[in-house]
Amino acid sequence: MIKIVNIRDIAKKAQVSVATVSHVINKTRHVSDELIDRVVKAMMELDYQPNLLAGSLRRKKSSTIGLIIPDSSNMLFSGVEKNIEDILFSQNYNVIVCNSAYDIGRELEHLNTLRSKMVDGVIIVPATMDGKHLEKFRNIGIPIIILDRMIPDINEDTVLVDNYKGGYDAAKYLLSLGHTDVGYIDRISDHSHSLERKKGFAKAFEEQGLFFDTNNIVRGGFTFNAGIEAVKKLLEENSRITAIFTFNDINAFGAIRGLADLGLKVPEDISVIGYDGTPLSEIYIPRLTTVRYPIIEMADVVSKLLLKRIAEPVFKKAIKKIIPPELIIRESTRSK
Amino acid sequence: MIKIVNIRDIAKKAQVSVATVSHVINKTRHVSDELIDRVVKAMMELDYQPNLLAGSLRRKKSSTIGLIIPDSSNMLFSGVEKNIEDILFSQNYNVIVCNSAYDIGRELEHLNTLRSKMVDGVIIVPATMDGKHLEKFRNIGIPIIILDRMIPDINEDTVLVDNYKGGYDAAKYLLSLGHTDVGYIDRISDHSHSLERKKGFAKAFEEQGLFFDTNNIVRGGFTFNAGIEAVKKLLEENSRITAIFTFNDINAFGAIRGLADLGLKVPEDISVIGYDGTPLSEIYIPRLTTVRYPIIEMADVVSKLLLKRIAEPVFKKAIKKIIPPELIIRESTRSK
DNA sequence: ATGAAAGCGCTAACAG
DNA sequence: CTGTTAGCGCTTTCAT
Repeated sequence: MIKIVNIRDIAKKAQVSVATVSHVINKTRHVSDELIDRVVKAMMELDYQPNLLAGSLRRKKSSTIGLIIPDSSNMLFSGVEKNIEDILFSQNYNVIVCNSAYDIGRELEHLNTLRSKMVDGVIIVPATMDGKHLEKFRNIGIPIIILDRMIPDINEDTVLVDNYKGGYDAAKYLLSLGHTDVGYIDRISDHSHSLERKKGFAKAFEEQGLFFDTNNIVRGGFTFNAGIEAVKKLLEENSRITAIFTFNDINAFGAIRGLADLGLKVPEDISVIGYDGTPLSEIYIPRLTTVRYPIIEMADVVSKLLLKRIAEPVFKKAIKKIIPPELIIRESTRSK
Repeated sequence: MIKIVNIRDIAKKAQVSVATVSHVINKTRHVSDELIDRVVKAMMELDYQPNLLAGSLRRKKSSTIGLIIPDSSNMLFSGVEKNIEDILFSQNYNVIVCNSAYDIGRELEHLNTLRSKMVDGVIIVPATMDGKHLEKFRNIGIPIIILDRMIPDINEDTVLVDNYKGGYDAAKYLLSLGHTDVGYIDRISDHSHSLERKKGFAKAFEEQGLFFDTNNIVRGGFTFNAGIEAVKKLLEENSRITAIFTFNDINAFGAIRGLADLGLKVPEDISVIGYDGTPLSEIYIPRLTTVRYPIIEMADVVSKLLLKRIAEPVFKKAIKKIIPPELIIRESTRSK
């Protein structure tokens, strides 16, 4: 094993005390120019790199935070991750990325490890709706911010996306185009995201004195194939449909494909709106009208909130932030 | 600040020595059942979580590794990242993810921080072709594996994708379909990836006694728009082209769009082959024939190699692994 | 303006 | 089978 150069070696070489070395490294008290020079020189010569682990242990602050997401290969999450890393890096933090794989057991394991590694805070997109362990985690003294999930019966810092608005905006836009018979592809099981969207969607109809017929809702997975299936079912049941709102972009692509199979063109025959605004949505033919998930804003808000919590750890009441998504109008929709 | 429960507290509560506590935690020497019980009970009651930072400092092993990639929101990298995290997690490692943003300065900063945080190893997709600092890093005693980049004049462990084969397979397939006039969209500046691919591509022509006309190469960016532009230039210069090989999938989508603008259909009028095999390639219409980048295999090989290096740190000579990509035939190609 | 020394929480060599 | 104790490399109080 290679000898690790430490602060003591520097002190000896520079003929000063270890305290002085530490202080010049951290600029934490005044040191005469002469000593600074000697120390810096010694550090250079020995290729010294401070041991942050030792420092963290002493200081009880690791300058690393944990990010737990269900799946870092999902574009939504990887986008958030990248931006979080960017912001935090600029504040001298590193991020340990953990995949829960939508499994609460793994989530818990990761939480424990992160605690053990003394992270200064964590950002989490929880795997499930269960949040007892998150509360417990914060009680331990480590700030934790929940991202993009409404965990019921819990009072923790949360950064949410306004999915109600997402649904509302989509419906309102479709209505403005004259579409009143619209199909709705929902996820298989309810979930705050889908519930909110649906509420907003129906609200827009209401405001026009119309009624959104829930018979026009079909449930499917998040996948391309689910979109294909869904569209067929939808049109079988109601042939008057002139527009379709989907749960995500991939789903929308599937819908478009399914429609093509039926001999229907988008947007000429039927309009389609996606959700998420992943990069592909602007590449697809037709370019997809979609509700953009505010990835960058989420990363920004959640990072800053966490930083704030780390700086002022007193937790009196939970902070909630809600970020609006944005309707992006492109080529897959047109007036009736 | 909340009092952190430590091994001493457990020892006191369980009426044993700290050594015993440490040993039951780490199962590192035999302890009588009775004492184990007492210790475990004490740990539960005090909600004890070992401080891994302290352990790491002592053991000189942090059980965390660093992953430096240019951009974790790029699907290729996020895919690799996810799989690396998965494998390493199963071996009790965490991964600190760092984005270099293709900037060598940032890369260096990250390397230094990782060193300071005593990571047990790093996996890096270097930002540039410069690798002096990587060599230096390993000399310090921390294993480092270079992923998906051929760094010249350097003798370090490397996991590469066989881009030569990628180009070769694509060309061979196109030729088998009868396409001899094929356009080639290349990246703007040369780079081992593009060079290898081109070589392999030309080789397949040679093997058939043909000659790949480099006048059919057009350079563009990685983007959708670049694909559009490129295709137009390509067909202006050589109207006999019946197939196009692109640098990546997005590029291919652009090409398809550009072709559509020109009134040409894929694959009826012209065949298009992409590269990367990102999920969108199987969703696009037409479903894209592409050379799949072996994301999962890369993660697997690189993780295991790193683990091996950590286990046996003696570095005698660099290990090189080459992983073949895979041609996936779908709908965007057809015989002439 | 500088230094000595205690101690962060843990591991492991040594001693029994 | 168990305990005592010396550090890992650093920060920071206390003293000068």
